[in-house]
Amino acid sequence: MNTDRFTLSKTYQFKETEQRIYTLWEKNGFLKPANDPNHPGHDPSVKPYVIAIPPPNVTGELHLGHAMFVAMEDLMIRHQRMKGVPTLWIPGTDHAGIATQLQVEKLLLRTEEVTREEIGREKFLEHTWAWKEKYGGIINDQVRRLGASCDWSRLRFTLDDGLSRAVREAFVRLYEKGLIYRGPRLINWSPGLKTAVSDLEVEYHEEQGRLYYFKYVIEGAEAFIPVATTRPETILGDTAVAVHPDDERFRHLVGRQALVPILGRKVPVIADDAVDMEFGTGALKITPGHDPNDYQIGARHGLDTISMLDQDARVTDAGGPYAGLDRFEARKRLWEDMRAAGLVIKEEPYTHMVPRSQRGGEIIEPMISTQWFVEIKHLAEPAIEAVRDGRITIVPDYFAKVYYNWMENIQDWCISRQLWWGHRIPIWYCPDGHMTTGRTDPEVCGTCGSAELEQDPDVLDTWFSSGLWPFSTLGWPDETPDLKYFYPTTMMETGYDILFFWVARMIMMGLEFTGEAPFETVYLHGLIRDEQGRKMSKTTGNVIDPLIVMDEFGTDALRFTLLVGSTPGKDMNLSLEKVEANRNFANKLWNAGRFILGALRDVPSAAEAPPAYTTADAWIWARQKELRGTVAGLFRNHLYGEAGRQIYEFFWSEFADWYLEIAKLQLREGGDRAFYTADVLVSVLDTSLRMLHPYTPYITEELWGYLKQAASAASPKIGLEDTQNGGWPEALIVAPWPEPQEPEGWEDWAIGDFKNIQEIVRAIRNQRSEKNLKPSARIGAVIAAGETALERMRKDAGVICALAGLSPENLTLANETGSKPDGHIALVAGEVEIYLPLADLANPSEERFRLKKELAETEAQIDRLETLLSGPFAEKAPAPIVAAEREKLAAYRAAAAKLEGQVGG
RNA sequence: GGGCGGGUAGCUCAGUUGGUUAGAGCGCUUCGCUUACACCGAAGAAGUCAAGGGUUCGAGUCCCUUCCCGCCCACCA
Repeated sequence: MNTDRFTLSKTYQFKETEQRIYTLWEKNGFLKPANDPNHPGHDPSVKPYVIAIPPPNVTGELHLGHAMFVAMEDLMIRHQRMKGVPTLWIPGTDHAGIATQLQVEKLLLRTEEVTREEIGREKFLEHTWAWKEKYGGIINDQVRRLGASCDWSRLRFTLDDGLSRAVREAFVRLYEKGLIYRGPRLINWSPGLKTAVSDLEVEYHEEQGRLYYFKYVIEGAEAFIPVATTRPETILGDTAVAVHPDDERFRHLVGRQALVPILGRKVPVIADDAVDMEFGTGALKITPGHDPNDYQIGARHGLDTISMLDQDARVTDAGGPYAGLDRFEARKRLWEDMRAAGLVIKEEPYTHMVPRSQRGGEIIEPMISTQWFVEIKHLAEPAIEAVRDGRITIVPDYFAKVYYNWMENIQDWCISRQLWWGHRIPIWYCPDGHMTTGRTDPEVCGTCGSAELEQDPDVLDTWFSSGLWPFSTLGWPDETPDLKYFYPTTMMETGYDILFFWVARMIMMGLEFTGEAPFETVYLHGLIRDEQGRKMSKTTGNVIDPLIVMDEFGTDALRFTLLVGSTPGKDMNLSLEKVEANRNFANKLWNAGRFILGALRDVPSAAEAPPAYTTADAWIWARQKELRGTVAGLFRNHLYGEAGRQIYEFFWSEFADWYLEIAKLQLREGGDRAFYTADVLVSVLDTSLRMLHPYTPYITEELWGYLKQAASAASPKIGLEDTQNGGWPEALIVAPWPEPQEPEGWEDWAIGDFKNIQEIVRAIRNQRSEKNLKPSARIGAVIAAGETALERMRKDAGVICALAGLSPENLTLANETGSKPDGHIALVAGEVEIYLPLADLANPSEERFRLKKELAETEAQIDRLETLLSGPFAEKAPAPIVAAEREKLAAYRAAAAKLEGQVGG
């Protein structure tokens, strides 16, 4: 766009920049790990930093959750890369069994008007692979657009051959250890999806339902037991009526037979502690085939189990006259019939928790079904231990409690799904029902030798393969160079909403199969909500599309907003106003850079005298050093948001607002002054860009590229740091990170002196504003102070004049304090008195009042500090803290003395 | 029922191991097109840090109680 390396466009053009910059990174191989174990010269002793990406689903929709983890992980990776650590960020996608299959089914129905059953498994899978090719590619491009510096040469997909082999190996090992079993159990059945789902895939929603009260008539007696239920249709599957053993009302009926309404089937009246005498009628109908609680009671009492619903949630033959009816229809009809038969007592509105499928949304039916399970306790115990003993750290730490809480109460994991899209269960059955497994497909039955084998039609839960992700992506079960060098990974960064689904399972499986914790740190970010804190959802219509945000404000603005607006583990409310504010920051960055580049054009190519820095130079340099230390500390504690805020503040309100303004003066002076000013400008901008790069990679890389060109052209000596480090690096993405620097002793006074200047400037500006003086009006001033303060000020008089709008020729520096010239107003800034010729614009009594008020405030501070310092504080608090307070007191006293003089005189 | 998090300026939030006048963005008021930036600059108003108690020389920060809000887990019909 611009051929002149000193001139930039007026605003940052992110659209034009982003793709070009990404290509630059990728083409130059910056995204690949330095110290690759597959390359010659590899040094295995250097510890790498590795993140396995949370693989997005191939369903093809980028959302803010993706933007969040990409931004956060990219920040971590870029930071480490700049620190010189070999980094690997493995990208990939997840086949997402149910979600993808549903999408493809929908597509087929819409485009070809066929169901998957109609075209058959093989054909359906072809369609699904085609879908994956299309949408998996799209999502990867979007991840790129977010700036993700992943190593795309290591792109993985959960259904790849390699990863499928890992899944096979994992299954077989668990099977051989007896940790995987098959059997009929009560599971969560999704009638819409026609598959079993795990406990985690069931969501409970509070919903308005009804509580139905009815009579369980006792056989051969007038008596009945009143029973309440929320699901009357399950009466058809009842095999007992239960009461509490201590319940006087029903004790005499225990052991009798009750008659199932309408069906007339005889079921026993039993006594069980699980019954709550206070709730409902105090009696419970028992349906072991369709209720988890009843299932256990049934098991205790050896009750029959009746399956009264089939896979479509229609009533089975066990339901007699209701057979074939849908579950809700059956409920209605049965209840009507019971009412007609006089068995209904009443019904009332009742709010309860309804289990719904996380995917399909329809009501889940607990059902008896033959499925595959992982015996999870054996895996859970070591996984709990790994967090407890610190092999894995969870950030923020309170999520460790959540983790323990879940892991300690974990139930066996149902891993089979009645789907087609996924890893097929590697079990083969012979006609006699023997099961054979193996790392390769078996030819004959392992038990009877029969060659007539049929593979289990089901596939594994998607999370089974996701659980292997940190090592399956590196080549496991083979001992590949990648696995050896990059495993265990370093950081697992993801949303807290999949702590159980994914993180816990990776820990369990990692420990089980590799003997090592799959990562050192788990960093959990919060969820992104809308500006009012509501969950984003299509039905609410409050979804913010990251692609649109990036189009409007740029990737960097979005990333910075997500990174700086968030605190580990806490949800954040995103609003476009915030993104806009950060777009403005990007523009600030751009324009500061633009100014500095422009300045470099006219700078003499080398200084003649040794460095002589101004107060402002020393100050910004000292602050820059402080910032390095602060940021390092924050990064160590994973407080990336706060670190970003600090850099933002430094850049905008210190470097841009103050130093740049002063630099204009210093540049105007020309000669060595201009050279050293340019040098500071370049160095501080360089440092700032490096520190911002993990947050806003595009604009910083782009600007830094210009800076490098211009600084190199202006003089090889400009840019202090890299003069020492052997010149400018190839690109910002691989430039060394600004590490903390040792203090050299001058920093404190540099910062102190400049604060004084700021104080004086602010005091004058304040009065100018109060008196409605035009900003362009230059006025004179008398500044009076003690000799030492005055000495310092002589150096910086020019700066004060320029920033406070004083005309230098009418500035008087006096060591005679307390004597206000005629026609002037007085103000006090610390130890300094300032007189401005603004009496004409001021009301004398208001002036007096202002000074009196200031004096009163200062005296209040003096009182406060005197009390503090005369109390136990002086002895008990650490010496440096006390000393600091004493200094403050001295300063207040000095100021008060000046003010008294003014008020009196 | 169990567990977890939060309540800080009009709004949205930050506040790192307790250090002594509490910060930002947006919004608001008043000025200003000063040759990097109006996606800007300067000045300003605005908070009893939910309430009460405690520990401490010192608490927004640690402990207890209470009141609100949110989330997670759990088979109360």
